[in-house]
Amino acid sequence: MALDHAILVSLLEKPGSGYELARRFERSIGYFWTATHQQIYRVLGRMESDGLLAVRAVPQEGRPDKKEYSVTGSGRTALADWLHKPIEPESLRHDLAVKIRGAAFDDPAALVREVERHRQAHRDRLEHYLAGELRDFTGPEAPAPPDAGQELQHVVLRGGIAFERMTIAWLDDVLATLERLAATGPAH
Amino acid sequence: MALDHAILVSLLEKPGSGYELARRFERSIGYFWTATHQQIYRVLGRMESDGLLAVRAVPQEGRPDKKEYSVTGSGRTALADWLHKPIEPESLRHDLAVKIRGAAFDDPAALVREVERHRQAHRDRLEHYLAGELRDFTGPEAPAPPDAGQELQHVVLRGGIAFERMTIAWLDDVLATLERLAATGPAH
DNA sequence: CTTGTCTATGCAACGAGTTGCATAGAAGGA
DNA sequence: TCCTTCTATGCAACTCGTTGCATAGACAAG
Repeated sequence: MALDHAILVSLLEKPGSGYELARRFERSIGYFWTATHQQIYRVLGRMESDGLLAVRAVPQEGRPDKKEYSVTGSGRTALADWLHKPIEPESLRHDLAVKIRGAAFDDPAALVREVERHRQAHRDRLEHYLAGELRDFTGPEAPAPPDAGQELQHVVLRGGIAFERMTIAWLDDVLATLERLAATGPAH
Repeated sequence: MALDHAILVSLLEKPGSGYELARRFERSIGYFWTATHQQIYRVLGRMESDGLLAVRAVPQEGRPDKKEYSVTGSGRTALADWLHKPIEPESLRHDLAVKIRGAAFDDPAALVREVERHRQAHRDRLEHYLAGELRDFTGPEAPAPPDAGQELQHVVLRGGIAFERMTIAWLDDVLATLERLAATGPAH
């Protein structure tokens, strides 16, 4: 049910349409949460009928009208309730780790290219995060002094950066292990 | 659909019942994948009727019979197919990060205890992983020389250890940020 | 002039995952 | 003696999340 809360936070930071939310979920919010537009539209509809959100039709030139959502008082209350309720620390869920263990029953060397592909994807994401950090927080264009909201956004972004760096280092470890296995004794 | 494949890998490492699988998913496999027993029983039933698994009733003393599942030839093929098919690199999905950003619209100081609780949970998990590493891979009781399967299990465990260390360091960063915010200017 | 992409919204169907409940014998502690 | 915990399996109902498809106007490239 955390998609509801992620949407509340995002709309408090800035009201917007379902489409805009979907784009944000590909960017900043997507650092730590993902959602497709279908999911977002469905949840927006439900939250609006529950009175947590208010809609306003915004006509636009040269493109379809958009429905701009914003958080109501009772939406704010719902978010505060959730913030004060403890949640379970979560563990990772990593398909690639399943593949790595599964490689013992197949050819470990065949996994090298897949791992390299993932490593590249994480490198790209790290670059993207670092560019965002420079633009919004540490570069010359960044607002100074930052307010509480920006400080908190920045520490979350630092978490994403740390995650990507850790993952890249681990994938290097995986690659070294796979190469060692290929050198000492081919599988089967 | 990766639960299917996680089950195949686990049953190839060692055949077992649904109950035993559920316990493994709380331990070693749970380093990177979680599943409840209900989910596991349902998937086991489906995979068996699809011919990917074979069942054998094992009578036991003093406790109910168990159904021991093992992987069939076509189960092995299904796993190999998946191993050779590229998968999408996945991103994290972190409720706590949503809470941290949400704290800008509430009281950041109120989040300190929750973050400390998560930090402790990750510390505990790290201890647990390190104990497992010593027991199975780096301690005097560990098998030497290790085979490919053990090498691969170890590198996955090292990934879990790196993840927990990174998370603990990040939560320290979060706590320092929250304390800084509380000191300089109370929220609202 | 057609094809593709972008904005903008949505339905329908399915699969994945969670929660609550139920059964049942054995063992151990209060 | 009762209560809880452990082994062992499973159903039913629900929510969450994904995939495929559909609409529709604007704009740009070929």
